[in-house]
Amino acid sequence: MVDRYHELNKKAFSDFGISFDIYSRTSNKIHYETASQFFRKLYDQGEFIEKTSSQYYDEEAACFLADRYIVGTCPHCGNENAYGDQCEKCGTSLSPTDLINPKSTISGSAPVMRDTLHWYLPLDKYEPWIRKWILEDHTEWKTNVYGQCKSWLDQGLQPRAVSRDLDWGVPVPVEGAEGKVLYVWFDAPIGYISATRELTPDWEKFWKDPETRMIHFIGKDNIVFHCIIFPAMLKAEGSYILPDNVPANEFLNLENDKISTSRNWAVWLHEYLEDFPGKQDSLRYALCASAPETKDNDFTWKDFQARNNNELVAILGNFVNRTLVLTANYYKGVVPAPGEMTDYDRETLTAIMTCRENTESNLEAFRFRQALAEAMNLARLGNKYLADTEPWKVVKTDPERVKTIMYISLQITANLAILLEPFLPFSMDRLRGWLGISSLHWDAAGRSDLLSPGHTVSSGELLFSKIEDDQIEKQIQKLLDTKKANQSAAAPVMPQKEDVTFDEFSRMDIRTATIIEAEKVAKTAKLIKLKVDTGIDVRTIVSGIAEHFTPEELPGKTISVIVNLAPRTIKGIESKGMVLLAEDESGKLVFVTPEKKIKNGSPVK
RNA sequence: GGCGAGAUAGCUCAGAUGGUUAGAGCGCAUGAUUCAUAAUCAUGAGGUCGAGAGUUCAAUUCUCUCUCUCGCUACCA
Repeated sequence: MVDRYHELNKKAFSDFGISFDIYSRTSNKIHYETASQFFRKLYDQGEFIEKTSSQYYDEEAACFLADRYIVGTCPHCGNENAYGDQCEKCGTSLSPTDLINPKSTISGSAPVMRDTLHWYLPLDKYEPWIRKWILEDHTEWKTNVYGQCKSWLDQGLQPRAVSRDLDWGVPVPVEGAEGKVLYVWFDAPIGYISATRELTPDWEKFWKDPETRMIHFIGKDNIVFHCIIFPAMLKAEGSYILPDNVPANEFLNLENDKISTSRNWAVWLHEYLEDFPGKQDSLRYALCASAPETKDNDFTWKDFQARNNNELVAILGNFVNRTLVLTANYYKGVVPAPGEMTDYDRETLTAIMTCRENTESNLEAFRFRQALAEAMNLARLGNKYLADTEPWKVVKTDPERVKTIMYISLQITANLAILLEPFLPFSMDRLRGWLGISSLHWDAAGRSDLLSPGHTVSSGELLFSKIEDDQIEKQIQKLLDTKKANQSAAAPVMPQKEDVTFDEFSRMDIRTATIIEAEKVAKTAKLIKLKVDTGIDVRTIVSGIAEHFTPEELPGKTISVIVNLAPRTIKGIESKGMVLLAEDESGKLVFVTPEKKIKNGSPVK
């Protein structure tokens, strides 16, 4: 599966002109080495807190057992089927070691006590310098990033375990750590280091040279890892530099819904290319122009169409076409020599450099939307220049003047090819080919002599083509179909659990009951405190249903309750029993209610 | 529930240490124009700057409360 998606993603990036110096993966050997070494160095330096806890281990299943997977005899009441965390008969909370004759619920065998050691990164210890580093030294970070970090720091950092008992992953490189692996958020960011090592023996200059400016481009869900945990690891290691900035984007939605590959609510790049062959730049443009830089944003096909038709075709493609057609008509494609410049000509040429500067400064500040808009302004400037100078009229009276006009228009065109190259690499590559300036790149931008008089340019093709309504409707329909399919699809029903005996089942005492009162538990989002008439008594039950029901609609409802579930204190309220509800895959809750009115306290069996 | 980010023209976004008519692009309307993929250029119409209260001579900009969206987090027996 990893292989399949690695190749799929790699190809998609490449097909869309997104090139990486290296596109690697953390399943490579070099990553195992890098992550191991990194851990080992921290270990040798004594950076970790080691905490051993004794946990039951199932030798037959060869795994550690969580408390709930252990049953045994309760030391208080003699119940033979108490769980590792609690006896359901007497309600005492237990630890697994309290149980007499413990058994694993996985294999049924008797578990043995085994010490399990884990390593913790003491983030609390690093908190002072992290606080200063972000809150004082990096006030320039984006507000969403800065605010999220501040929130974490103000809540106080806690040591975090960096290992797990699992049978896959990078093994913990310490004697006697068999069966232990590095936890994913520890090894994943190290993957960036591994990939750099894979790329070049000179990798340290990227990661350790104080002159290097390290930038992490991420989405907002990873802010904590890239701003706090990974930097803490790097600093603890000692030889690494820290990121200079972590410009996190927000989320992009698709037609008003969260993008989800599993729900097929997505635009698959390979399918896009089938439907819009050769139109990589149109999608790149639409995505960059409405990137979620400051808040979540929505990608819609209508917007995509408008961006393509009204901006790429009408403003950029059209200007380039006008210039090349005029040059072909008047000079057979040969760049004319400019004559005397007017003030307006000089202003226009100066504005080219201004466009470059504006584009650059916005790129430097991670404002890609604005950078793209600034580069596009040059095409607007070009259209205005032609409209103002009207070479198609002037050519009849003053052909010499037209040479200057076309010379300037051509310089604008050449500059467009360079300024827009990072955003629209496919189209600009074609344009540079037509102009014969394939060797010119960013450093040349802003100049007004990119095309020399006498140089020949070709034309005859269009840079962009319009996207018609029916193409867009087809894409929207595709998504509507997906939505319909998702709704009607036999939602994957949860697989059946392990068999239980009749005895086990009959220990559960389920009764019909009626809700008498309901009130929301303060300071919680989900909890409602219910007063329930079980027939046996009137008791309090706390239930996590506040997101589905209001307290007002509940009194009078007939429900089913497990009445002998061990009491549990939730938010300071003792909850005696559990209300039964059915839950579908979307999380919707429905009470399990007797079909007909029946006396409270009637057993369900 | 706590915390963070956001809420500004039909759409996507700027902006203001509080101060005369709140900006841009796209869309829309009108006019001009024809070299150009009916593209372009000009002009214009659109906003009680999420709601309410407060501070102030003055708030959309500061303070408080509230609503909604997104994220992190506690709770869900």
